Amino acid sequence: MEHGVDLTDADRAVLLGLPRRSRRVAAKQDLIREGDPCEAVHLLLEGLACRYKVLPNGATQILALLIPGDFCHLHSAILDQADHSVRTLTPCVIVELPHATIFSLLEHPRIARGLWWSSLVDEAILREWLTGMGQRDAEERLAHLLCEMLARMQAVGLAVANTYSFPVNQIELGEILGMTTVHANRSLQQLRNAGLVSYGNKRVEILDLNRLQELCGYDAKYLHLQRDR
Amino acid sequence: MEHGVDLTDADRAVLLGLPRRSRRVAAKQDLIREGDPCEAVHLLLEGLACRYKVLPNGATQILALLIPGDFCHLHSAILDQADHSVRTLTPCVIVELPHATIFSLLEHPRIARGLWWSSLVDEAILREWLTGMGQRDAEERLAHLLCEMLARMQAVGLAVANTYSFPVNQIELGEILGMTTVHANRSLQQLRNAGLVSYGNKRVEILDLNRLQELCGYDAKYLHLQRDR
DNA sequence: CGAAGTGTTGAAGCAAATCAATTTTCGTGG
DNA sequence: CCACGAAAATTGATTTGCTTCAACACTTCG
Repeated sequence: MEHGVDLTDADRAVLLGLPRRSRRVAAKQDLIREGDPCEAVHLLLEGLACRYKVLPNGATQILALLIPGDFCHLHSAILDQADHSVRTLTPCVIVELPHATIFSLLEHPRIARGLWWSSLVDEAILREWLTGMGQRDAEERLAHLLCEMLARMQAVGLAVANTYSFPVNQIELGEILGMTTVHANRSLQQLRNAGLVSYGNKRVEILDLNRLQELCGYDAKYLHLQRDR
Repeated sequence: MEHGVDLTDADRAVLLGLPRRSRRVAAKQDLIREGDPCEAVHLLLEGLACRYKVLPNGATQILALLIPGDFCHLHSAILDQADHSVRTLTPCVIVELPHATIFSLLEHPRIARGLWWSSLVDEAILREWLTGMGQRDAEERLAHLLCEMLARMQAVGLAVANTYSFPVNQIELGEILGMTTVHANRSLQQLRNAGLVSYGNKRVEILDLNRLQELCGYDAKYLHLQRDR
């Protein structure tokens, strides 16, 4: 949150003082299912999760990747029912915050601003994904995703030297990128053969960030991680 | 906003009492350009506008259609610079609200909730578009768009008997749906030939809503227009 | 050690892109 | 009111990026 707004020590104290009943969840478990009535807000502390939708024909689209520090379902404070599902991709640790807690946080102007910022950044990422899905080809989309995840992992201190943990199998990779597993595999090989990335053992290493960014026209501004004011 | 939250007469009075300097803007004009520093929030009163991004290679993706009652750039109150552009598709009437006005509205809990609701619905629509772009074919995407616009136009009283104004040319239609103009044209003809829609003179008429919805697996829940609590 | 999940490869088919031409519609001025 | 030019819509022929289907190899783990 501090990437988006300036918090005071008092604000930090409020956040750190929240009652925290953290919970472990196994991999591949739904945290929220589309259509569920909205109950608590979840905050991801450890692990990797995703938002997704399943169409009547069974086709699955992953809509967002959630990394530590992300809210899983801030929407639930306002909307009546979930319009998409959320599931863990790896074992995760999450905190559940009752709606009353969220509304009490809104009393603190800078924290309220931070929550709003977080929701707007989610939206900005969604716009970037939509742009890619409409206008970028398979290789560019994959390259863009790997650049984005590097930036986001760096922002929360989970990337070292252009390397980060990315425990996503190729089925899921296809569901993220809107393509088949087979084609995700082939796109990955293109990037590997070009010497741009190495991806094995659930870890991504970006070997040539400049060329990778150039390949997909990456510009990190949409992540709004620099605070200019 | 009243589709999402219950406002009191006092809330309505606050909103109606805002200083309103409305402004006319011609068609095909940028209201906000990507990279602009964020200044005021715009509210669309009349006409049709869109959010869009342009990639380095010139490819354009339209990210959202804005109809009367929509905010053009609520983000600007929090984010430092615009990560996408907004332009009018037809002549429009807009109101500019200074950030100070927005922040003063946040003092009113139900209005604050309404602004938040509005932003979350934008996000929900974005998720639905992303799902379609990844998983639906051209004909289904077009059908889904026409269903969505019918529901949204009805919600603001701008649709009569399954007919609404939709002054979008086929170049723009392609930019919305992430396909070429030629293919947008052919997809439209499929729907016309199936007797599902009529689309001419900048107006859409849904001839068989049930079959059209069935074709694309449409489910309006994501628009969150029913208030259940 | 075997079974299930995951990753990789090949061949064939198809939806959508591309390229290019033609027709229709529409706004504008004579 | 018609003539004209530009914009928009439509059509056809060809190419291509991605899907589909199927087989096979590798890894992981109970």
